[in-house]
Amino acid sequence: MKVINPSALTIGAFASAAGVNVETIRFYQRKRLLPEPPRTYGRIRRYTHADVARVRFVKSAQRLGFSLDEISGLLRLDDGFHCHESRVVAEDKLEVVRAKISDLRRIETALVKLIGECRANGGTVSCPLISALQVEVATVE
Amino acid sequence: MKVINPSALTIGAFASAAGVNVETIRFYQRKRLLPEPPRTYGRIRRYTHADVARVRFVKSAQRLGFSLDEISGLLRLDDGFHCHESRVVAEDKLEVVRAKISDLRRIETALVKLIGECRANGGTVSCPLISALQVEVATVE
DNA sequence: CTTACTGCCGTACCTAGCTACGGAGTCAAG
DNA sequence: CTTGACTCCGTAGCTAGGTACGGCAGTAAG
Repeated sequence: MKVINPSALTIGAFASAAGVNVETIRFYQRKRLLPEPPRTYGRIRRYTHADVARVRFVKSAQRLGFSLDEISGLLRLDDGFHCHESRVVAEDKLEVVRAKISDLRRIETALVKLIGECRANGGTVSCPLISALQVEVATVE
Repeated sequence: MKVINPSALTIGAFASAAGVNVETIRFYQRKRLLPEPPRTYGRIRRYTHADVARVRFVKSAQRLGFSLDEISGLLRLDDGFHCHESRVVAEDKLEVVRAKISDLRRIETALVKLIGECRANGGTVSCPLISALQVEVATVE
């Protein structure tokens, strides 16, 4: 009578599977990034592996520069809402994602160039990282 | 006798050219992300367009999920230090940058798919965003 | 010279995103 | 049926990254 869900995890096991602190889980619940999970009769929360994936997603998206608010928007897409509004959000996010990719690619190119030059001559080399992202500044002047 | 540098900017003009608050400039100076600029005899700071590019770079890199500490490492690469240590840092950052690109590409693909499905059928669709970043979780189980 | 901006500096304050604390309840092992 | 690890919850505290304040000093225009 104690089994709420097969492969259910307590908050401690869940947090360590997801690679975060227990308090972070409770925090995400308050922020509605994670749903309140079902509980045993003793009021103990039980989590599933889908929850683990969700938290890992949050952490990855943070590393990519998204705020928790933005991530909550992305999660709502994953949860599958009504189509029209989802599409608007998705198109918006797609643009942001593509802009990030293109900035990162320019940084990548600059780094590769620096490493190559370093390999070639052992002196002092500079890496035009800043100018790699200079495109939009062309509007000025 | 007042000209320290051609095209010199006061902190106010500089901040608005770079799209940030004046206080942010002073903050970046304290954090050594920006060098202390030369001053007029009245102790007023004067900035150049290179400084504007530098601040814009900081802001872009933040959007890509780098912390100010990491950005300071990237800026040191741009400044051109001794070769060997730079190369180590650059190789390290290159890996991080490539990992970000590949995560973003997976998100991009998932978003494109969602938008396509939405266009096709007007009902409720879900977007496998979370599973798009699921690769490393395969180690568990 | 005066008036009106700016700039200077130190310090205090703010938001986002956690992280820790403490006292009480739960539960599996022995 | 107790012990020890874990969970519950509310609330307080912490770090990163700014943002605001306020009193004093330069400076440009009239």
